Amino acid sequence: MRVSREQVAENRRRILEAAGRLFRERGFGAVTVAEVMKAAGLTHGGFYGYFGSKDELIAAALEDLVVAPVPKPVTLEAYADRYLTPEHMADCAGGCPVAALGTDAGRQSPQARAAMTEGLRLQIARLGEGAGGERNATARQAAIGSWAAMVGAMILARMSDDPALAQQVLQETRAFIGQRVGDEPGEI
Amino acid sequence: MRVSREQVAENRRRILEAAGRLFRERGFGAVTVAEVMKAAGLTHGGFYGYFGSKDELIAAALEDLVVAPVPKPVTLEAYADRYLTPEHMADCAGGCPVAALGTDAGRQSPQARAAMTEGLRLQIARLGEGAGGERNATARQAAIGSWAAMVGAMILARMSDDPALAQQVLQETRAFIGQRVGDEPGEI
DNA sequence: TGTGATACATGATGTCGATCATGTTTATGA
DNA sequence: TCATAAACATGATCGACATCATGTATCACA
Repeated sequence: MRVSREQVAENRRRILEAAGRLFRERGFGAVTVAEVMKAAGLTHGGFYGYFGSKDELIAAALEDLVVAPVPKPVTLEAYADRYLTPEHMADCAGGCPVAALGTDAGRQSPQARAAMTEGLRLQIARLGEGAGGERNATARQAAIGSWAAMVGAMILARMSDDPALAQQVLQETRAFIGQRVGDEPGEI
Repeated sequence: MRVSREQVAENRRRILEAAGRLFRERGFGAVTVAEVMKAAGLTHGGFYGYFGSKDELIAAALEDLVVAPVPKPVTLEAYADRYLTPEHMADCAGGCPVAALGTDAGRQSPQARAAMTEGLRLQIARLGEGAGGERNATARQAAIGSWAAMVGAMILARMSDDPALAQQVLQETRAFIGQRVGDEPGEI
């Protein structure tokens, strides 16, 4: 039952996407290789033709998630507006990988950590551009502080079993971020 | 091999403390009941005399961690000074449970989530007092936003495999918070 | 168009870990 | 002091899951 080259490429993509969603939804440990393959439309046995181990899949899925999230440059504020929403909070499987997996990612393989670190660098650079230009140390500080606040707020909100409290965490954090950076649009 | 009442109480405490440390260090899934019991100085079989299941232990350990972290009221800035340190970053097993387990806690039992929610309320109240009094909506916003930023920064820093970047995340987030919280000591 | 290698399905294997069963010791209340 | 039951150790059990082994169909290149 061999399969064409494009099929192979598409299968690999399917596996990575299924893994990315399942990991974000349930965490690395609670997802089995068989589940990922099933979600990708395959059976468990073929898995090791694509990846050497589950750890390798984790690293590849994180790398995949981390490289292409924001297509266009946006201002920090616009980004925060989209990030700190009830929709994003509800869509764990399709949302920010750090907010979904952050505390676990640091305990994974060096390759997985490297992917997350790369993502962090990219994100700081992107948000820094959106916060008032390049050579500005203040822009970098705003990018880092705001990004930390966004990630933390989403994690706290998702942790809460009280929807009103969760909602409040998102809103107040949004306001907190906008408190002093808000004036420079910094459009690129 | 029966044991005195105080011994029983102390054993329960030992189990909870061992669980709290191990969970924070490795995550819920990577810690076995047998490991917890061994760290508490007991064998695995006795576990079910104390807790009905591993899930129950998780909830109890979180509840235990969340209730008594900050003995005295402190200002928001002083709290951030202690929180955003390399020492705290290195001491995952003894540090903030949200920064260690946040993304996983939302996927645990309702009891576990309830414990974390209680902890969040307590923390907002504590930091709100330390940010300029009670009936002040701005204080609450500062507490929530700063807490989100602290948690997020610690998670990002721990995720990073580059110590310099991690250090920078902590420092810039500290400055970011200082910028928005202002100078009011708000001592209680 | 034949033929070999490849991608996959099916079906083990082996380990690990949660939970249970049983026996032994000894604190506790009468 | 004695009887009882609690607290725990030891040793199953049982399922879940990562990983491997094998067979088969078919793409791809000659």
